Amino acid sequence: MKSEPNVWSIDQQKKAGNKGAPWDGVRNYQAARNLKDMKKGDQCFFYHSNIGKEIVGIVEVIKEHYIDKTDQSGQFVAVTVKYLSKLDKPVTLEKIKKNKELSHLSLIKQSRLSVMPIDSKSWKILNKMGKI
DNA sequence: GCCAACGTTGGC
DNA sequence: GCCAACGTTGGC
Repeated sequence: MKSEPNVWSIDQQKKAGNKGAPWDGVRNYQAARNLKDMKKGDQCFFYHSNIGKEIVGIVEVIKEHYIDKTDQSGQFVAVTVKYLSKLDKPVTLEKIKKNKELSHLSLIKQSRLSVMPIDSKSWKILNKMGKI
């Protein structure tokens, strides 16, 4: 899940604590579909776009999709996520691009997509890359 | 700040 | 239903 840190950062997410915070504002159908696919308990990487351009932490879905209250049309959905952890070391887009095993990720192929799926193998690789 | 890559809108 | 024009995102 991608967010510009000057709008919503991992630190703000951390401050929201166990109650979590809505991941809203998504206005793209493909991203919305991905939100709908998320299940309670799913873990997601938190990526800082524009500033940093790196995966900074992990959040967990605590409430499955519902109508996004910030969307007047009522067409788009949000989920609620809570902070789980920060990576020891953020994994930069640059490093992700250098790893051939990660070249299939939507993060690279569709840079504009803000919510995207990830396979468990890539999940493990990226976790390893984020450890000191 | 620029621009590539998309996604959306609206005239036809 | 097509496609030109326009708007947005996000890397560079």
